[in-house]
Amino acid sequence: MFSRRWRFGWDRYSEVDLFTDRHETNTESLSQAIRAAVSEEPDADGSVLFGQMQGTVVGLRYYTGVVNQGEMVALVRQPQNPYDRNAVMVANVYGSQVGHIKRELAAAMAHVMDNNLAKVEGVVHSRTKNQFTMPVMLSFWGKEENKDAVIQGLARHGYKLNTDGNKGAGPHTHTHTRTHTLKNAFDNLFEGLMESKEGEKEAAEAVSTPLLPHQKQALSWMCACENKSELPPFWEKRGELYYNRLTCFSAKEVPERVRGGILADDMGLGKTLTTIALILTNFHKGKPLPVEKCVSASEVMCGVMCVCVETSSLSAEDLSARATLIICPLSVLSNWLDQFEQHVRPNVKLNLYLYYGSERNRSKKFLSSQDVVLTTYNVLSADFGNKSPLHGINWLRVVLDEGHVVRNPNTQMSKAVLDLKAQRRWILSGTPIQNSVKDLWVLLAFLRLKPFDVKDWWNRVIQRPVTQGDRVGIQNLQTLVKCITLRRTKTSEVNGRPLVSLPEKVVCVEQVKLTQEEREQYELARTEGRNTIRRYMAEGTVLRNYADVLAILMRLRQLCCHPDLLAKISSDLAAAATPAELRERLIEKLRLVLASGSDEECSVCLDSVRLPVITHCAHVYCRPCIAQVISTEKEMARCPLCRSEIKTNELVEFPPEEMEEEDSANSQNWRSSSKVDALMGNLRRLQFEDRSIKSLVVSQFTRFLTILETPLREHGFSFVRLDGTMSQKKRAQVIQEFQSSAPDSPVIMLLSLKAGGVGLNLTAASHVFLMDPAWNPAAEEQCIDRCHRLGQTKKIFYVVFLQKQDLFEKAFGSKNADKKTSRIDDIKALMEL
DNA sequence: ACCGCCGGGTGCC
DNA sequence: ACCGCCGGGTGCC
Repeated sequence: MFSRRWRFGWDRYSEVDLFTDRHETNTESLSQAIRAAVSEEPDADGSVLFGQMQGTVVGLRYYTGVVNQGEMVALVRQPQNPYDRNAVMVANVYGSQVGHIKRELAAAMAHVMDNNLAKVEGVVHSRTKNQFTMPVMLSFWGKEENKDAVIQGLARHGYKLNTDGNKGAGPHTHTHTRTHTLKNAFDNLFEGLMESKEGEKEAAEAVSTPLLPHQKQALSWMCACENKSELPPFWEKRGELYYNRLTCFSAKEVPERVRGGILADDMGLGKTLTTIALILTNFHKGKPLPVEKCVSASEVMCGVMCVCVETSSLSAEDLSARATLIICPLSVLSNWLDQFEQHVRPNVKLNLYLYYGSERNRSKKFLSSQDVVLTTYNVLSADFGNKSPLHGINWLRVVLDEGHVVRNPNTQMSKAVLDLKAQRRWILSGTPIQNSVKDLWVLLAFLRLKPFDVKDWWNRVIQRPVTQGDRVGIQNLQTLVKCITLRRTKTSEVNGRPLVSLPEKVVCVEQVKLTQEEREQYELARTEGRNTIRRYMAEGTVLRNYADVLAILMRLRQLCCHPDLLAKISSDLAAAATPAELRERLIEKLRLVLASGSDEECSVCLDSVRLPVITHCAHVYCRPCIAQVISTEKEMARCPLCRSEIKTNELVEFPPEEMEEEDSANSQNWRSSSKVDALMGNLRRLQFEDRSIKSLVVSQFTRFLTILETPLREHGFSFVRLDGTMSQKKRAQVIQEFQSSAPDSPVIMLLSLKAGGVGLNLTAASHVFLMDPAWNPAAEEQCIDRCHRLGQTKKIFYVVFLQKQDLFEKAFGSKNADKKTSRIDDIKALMEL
């Protein structure tokens, strides 16, 4: 996403980092890339235009739906139609039926549509000449391999597709831009959205922290978004009608305004504070939230008085909603609590309820009477479909914190989020687009940005044009995003002044030299791995053996950290003689992938694997995710990564007793490594300079953190540890300890790279030691940002330990435009094949 | 629908 | 006329 390699001056980034090239292509993981290459989703992006033809819509007089000149229409199969099982219904953008496709043509189209050979889209170009029928331009889109079948299928019914040119494709005649132009436009999608014409707004009295100028701007913008009756993007008034210029749809009623948007400020700019200010400042009719106040302590007894209760004559439905629901990742739950505590005046009685834990109060009456209800995505999706009280409440406002965590529309989490009822909707996210323009859909759907909350319209009007490099499509996307987003970065300037002044950040790459012994061990492992991968290459089975390849590369990375990180080397799956042995090996492999503490990603939900299971083809998924895939695909279920057949009863998980192994890294036969020595050298030097300096020590391998505990203890450092296995309560406790400025407070935090997720506030630290490079540059940035953020007063030192491996440097010298094949090429290059 | 199609009325010019 | 032609009734799927 960012050209951060230049920003940090890391051209010499050279550890055994097969994933380095990700820094060039968005933050995409290897598994995602392979998934994309292996299984094209039946989505808009892979589609090509087969051709177009003129069709007829009949029966207009029976329906109320109207269509304008140039308006897009939806074509919907109606297999249950009592008059014709081939019926194809025609509807306008808002879903009102317009008519039917005439019978003979419907018969031809039904064949194509029912067999999923093509998606058919309609545009009505010429104005209706009569009140009974009208022509419609039909475009057939699908996978290349289905093109002939579609053309022939239509021909059998006497219809001919016009396959030359795109004439008459409507407002989206494709003007292809070069790929890199598209990429730039895409990268800049969220840049330059900081101009705020709204001015500044002071927070309500109940907010105790004075807002910085950019926060007042954000507050002003957010209030305006909630209160204004401005038309949503692409709508204009034409006479008596409201007209959408993208879909050419028009309506008599004012289109529903999106009351909310995306606050996409960089992390550290105070999105949480601004949101708290919004909640307290903008209740109904732009008035502050009517909160009760305690009389200040200096006055008599602490009585409770009611400040302002509105009972005006306004329509009741609008005013009935009171509560704001905030949904966040578990990792930032305590941060929200802290921030409410910190930024709301102590004498203000804000009803905040933490909807979390098994004892949570599920009463709708109780919840809707709160000012704020705070919960996590997991709780929300756990409740969803299970008489969820959260889904039965009409919220005044719903806020999705770190909103980018919902990006795959197929997940329960997304469905749960989209099903919430609210008058106002907000998304907070420092990185709204994680991988591709696809990620935006869930967010727009959540905001109810019509008509794009319907996936087909989104695909048709935005996603496909953008994916295909259509300039108009990109412009439309930019306009769309601009209308609903406010984004400032830490480097943004307003009126020539920086938005916030953060202390300087110094990045330092320390190259660690391996000892002779380490180097030999490394070379051995690499030769071995190379042979294995070479065999897969020769067999053409690299993708099928993906888990193995990943494991090989993982081992190399682990060797650079510490030899004891290596899990036992597993042997060939094919060599397994009995089912029991196969199972044993699969468990071993699963352990290898997960036990290192590195976060493996599930290719179905694109999130960290939860309840991991491994398939017989050795790919790891969340059990619920892969179970869903299998149940959807029935008999035909195939592994999303390699397309091998998979069955529910063949999924292997850790046997229960395995769950808590892991205290093997005991201090009895502890040994050091070059990297450990390098770290300890740094820490001891710091301690000598200034005993109050606090440091974060970050690794993606939790076992490495465990190894590091021994020398830290030996040298008398007081430290805490934060990793993914800890309960929320424990995390909050550890963070509080670390942030404390008490003289005996811990000076070091061992932090697992992904454990904290985002949003952690660790400003007590001024030094960050990254023990191994993250595969995801965003994760690395977040890691620095945990301390380089608002509230940091000290200069930040960021040290990355790398092993010098010249051999591998050249593998990543070239930027490969075609990322799908480049992974394989990279593996090849990496292994010198 | 200022169409097509159906079916009844009708029938040299 | 077992036709053609006329003109009224009618009309999505």
